[in-house]
Amino acid sequence: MATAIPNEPHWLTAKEGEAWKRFTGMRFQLDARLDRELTGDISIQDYGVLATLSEEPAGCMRISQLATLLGWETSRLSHHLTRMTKRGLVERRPCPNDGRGSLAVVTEAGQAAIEAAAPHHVAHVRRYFIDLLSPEELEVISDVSRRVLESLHDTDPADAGTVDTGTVEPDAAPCR
Amino acid sequence: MATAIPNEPHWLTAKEGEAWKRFTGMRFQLDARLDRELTGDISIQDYGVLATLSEEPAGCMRISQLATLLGWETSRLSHHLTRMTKRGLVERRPCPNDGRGSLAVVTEAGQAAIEAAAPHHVAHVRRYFIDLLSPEELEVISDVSRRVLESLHDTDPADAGTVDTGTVEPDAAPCR
DNA sequence: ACCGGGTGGATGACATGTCAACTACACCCG
DNA sequence: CGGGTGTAGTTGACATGTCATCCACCCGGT
Repeated sequence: MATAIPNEPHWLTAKEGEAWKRFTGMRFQLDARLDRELTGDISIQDYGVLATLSEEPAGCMRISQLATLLGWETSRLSHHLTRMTKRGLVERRPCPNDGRGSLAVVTEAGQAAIEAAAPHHVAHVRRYFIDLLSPEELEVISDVSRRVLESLHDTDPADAGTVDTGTVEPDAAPCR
Repeated sequence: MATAIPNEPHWLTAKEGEAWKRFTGMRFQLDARLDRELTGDISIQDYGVLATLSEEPAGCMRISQLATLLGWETSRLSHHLTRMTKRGLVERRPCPNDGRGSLAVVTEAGQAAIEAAAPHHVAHVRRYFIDLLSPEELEVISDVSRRVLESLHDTDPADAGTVDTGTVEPDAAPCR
């Protein structure tokens, strides 16, 4: 929706098409590889959750904020937290300030898991991506990503203050 | 696995970490948007299948070749074809040369669906990605993608002749 | 021709993601 | 206070992806 039917579609040039195909293929294969080679018993999704939480000084975060940072729907996060809770990686805890919501907290096991996995994972990110790029290329990627994200945000159909990738307000409320 | 434990992990610099986060976020959000805004009753995965098949002169292709081109596991493709078959978008047909396998064929409905969806989809790819990049930036992305794919291919743990990313035979087709 | 390993593809069980309700609480306003 | 509206999070049904396994068939050696 939102797009008028192009009467005379502006097709991609051969170069553009090739770039787009490669780019999408690369994204997919790269993630698959990083996931497959993750150590311990955690997936790339677990990794994202644990990494984000454990970067927080208190080791915990409001569910909705976590969802925003990860770029996930809250439903997905909720399901995922349920699964991770069953495996003892995280816990839910009622939020002191707001009776509606909860905090997601890393457990000791979760902390141990991420600390064990992180060095390998970072090494893989380097090996399969970062280290293959010149600083200039990385700069281009970073820049382009920012621009694309902004554009997506600006044109969000169900617009709202979502996915603010820039600065995330602290909101105070340390816990634990 | 396969990676020696880095005794002194080579962490990402702030710049690298930021670039990586943005990049992964962008990939995810971009796909989500393109999927959500796809017209007709087809998903982005359906689109990939239909586009690949309909670029073929005969409108059909060996299942395994299709899987390779899409970068999917054959199992995934098989499940997906089953679902698409139920919706009348494709059909399976026994392979004349090789009694083991089958061909995936686009039906008329499938052809109609992709033709209806393509202009919109391409417009979205342009609007949310291609047109935000300078030709030089696109060149960098394309180049980097090729390099990353090659590296992934070269280091494939369960190595084999898969995912030949280098020259994805032109086979004509100005791309959609 | 027959055997035996390799390949193409399908399938079932299960993990994960999406979508649409639904509950519980917060907050505003009379 | 007391109701209407919005927000946070959960849940169940269902769509999709993964993994292990299986069967039918090709092919090469004897």
